[in-house]
Amino acid sequence: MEPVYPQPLVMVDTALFTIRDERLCLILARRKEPPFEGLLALPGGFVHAQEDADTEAAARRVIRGKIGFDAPYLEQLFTFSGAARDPRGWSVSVVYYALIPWSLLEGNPSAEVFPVDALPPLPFDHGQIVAKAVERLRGKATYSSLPAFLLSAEFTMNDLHRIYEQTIGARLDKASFRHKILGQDIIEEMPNRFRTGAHRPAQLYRLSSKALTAFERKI
Amino acid sequence: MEPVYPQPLVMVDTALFTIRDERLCLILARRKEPPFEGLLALPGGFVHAQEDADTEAAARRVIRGKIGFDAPYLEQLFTFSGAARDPRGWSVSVVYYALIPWSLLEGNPSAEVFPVDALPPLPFDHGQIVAKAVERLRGKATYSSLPAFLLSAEFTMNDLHRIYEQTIGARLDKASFRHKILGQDIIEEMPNRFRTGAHRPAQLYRLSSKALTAFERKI
DNA sequence: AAATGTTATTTGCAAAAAACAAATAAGTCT
DNA sequence: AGACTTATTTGTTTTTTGCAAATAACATTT
Repeated sequence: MEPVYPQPLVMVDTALFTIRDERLCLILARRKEPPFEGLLALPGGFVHAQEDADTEAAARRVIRGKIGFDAPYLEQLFTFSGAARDPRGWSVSVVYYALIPWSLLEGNPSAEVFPVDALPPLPFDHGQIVAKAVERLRGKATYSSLPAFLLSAEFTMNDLHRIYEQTIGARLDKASFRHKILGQDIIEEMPNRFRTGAHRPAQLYRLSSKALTAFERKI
Repeated sequence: MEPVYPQPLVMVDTALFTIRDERLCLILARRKEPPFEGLLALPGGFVHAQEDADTEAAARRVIRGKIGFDAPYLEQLFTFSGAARDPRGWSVSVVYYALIPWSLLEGNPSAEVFPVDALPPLPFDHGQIVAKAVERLRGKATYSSLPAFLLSAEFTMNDLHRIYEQTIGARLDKASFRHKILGQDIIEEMPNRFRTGAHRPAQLYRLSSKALTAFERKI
């Protein structure tokens, strides 16, 4: 029952977001093989029949290969396809995007981390892919706890506020933000834990179990 | 530079939504070949290297084959993959969903149109696919002009109101709905055009160019 | 022609949410 | 102790929403 048609190449690519120095960034990989050998591109690879249960497993494998561990948040973005997008021929690329706290990436060669508004020219259709990934991230940020996955497990209200502003790319009122977030039950106070610094200490929060389970189900 | 790995089967499936008798429905197709020959399933097929520029073109081809014309609204939903989802083996299915006004479908064998909450058992992983498609449609309905594509080009405010209620599956206040919709500039009055009936005539509207272009860009 | 029935559309008001501006709180540092 | 800085709360205004009722417009009946 095999199809009589030639089949396209099937690959996965990944858009790995992080926030470094208050700016939304992407992690790129230098290509080790042709085509476009030596250029920076989105980390990706073919789907392996043997190792990958599905494309999401393939994406996880690619991400582990790039950063050494699993991304706290991973979601399928879109599938790009066509005869022209890859010089090797007709191909289908299932693209995933992931959010990774910069704190987990310290020590990574920062040469491969670029602000999304200052990326080098990208090969294939990776420019379009990035545009779509940023659009999706911005869209979801406004009505979900998604941006919190760019922070480490403990964070202050101000950290969260800043992260939302950076991913959305707009100013948000402090008092309203606080009120809205607390009303959604997506974060919870860590009792008696504060971030202490030069001035008034800030309450530490963590994602609530509600937020965590909601996102395992990929709301 | 061909990959050394075996490649999965690549296909497209479609979730074709319409509203008939005030209920959100899906159009199914009776399978003409094994596996699951004779059962109702989502319309789909393999991607043809010769005919299809990309998976979206393949989806359009499948849809034309099923209903005879192009759907007013078509969007990629998600890509499902795995070794177990199709008995023919490892496969990747790029799924699209479409919105089709029932008025364009009159005469279609209604035996193949089922309310989404009363579908027959579906083969493959089509049950999951439907669940995801309904979820996406409902999600987008609340903040976009999407449901309007289930209506024909001219509609009254009440038509629109009813369609939103049916896709979202909840009651919406008449006055608030009207106010909100008009504030978004997604529809515009058709000057001096009314739907006349037994009682007070209703203003006819159409989608604004803003809404149309927004959705060509797949917001 | 006037009254009636029915659907369409507008209006008014109370409640809730959001935006804006400022005050208060809680530490460190001098 | 007082200045300084960041965190958090409070109050006020503006905007949106929810709900209920009034008004408008026509066809049909009286």
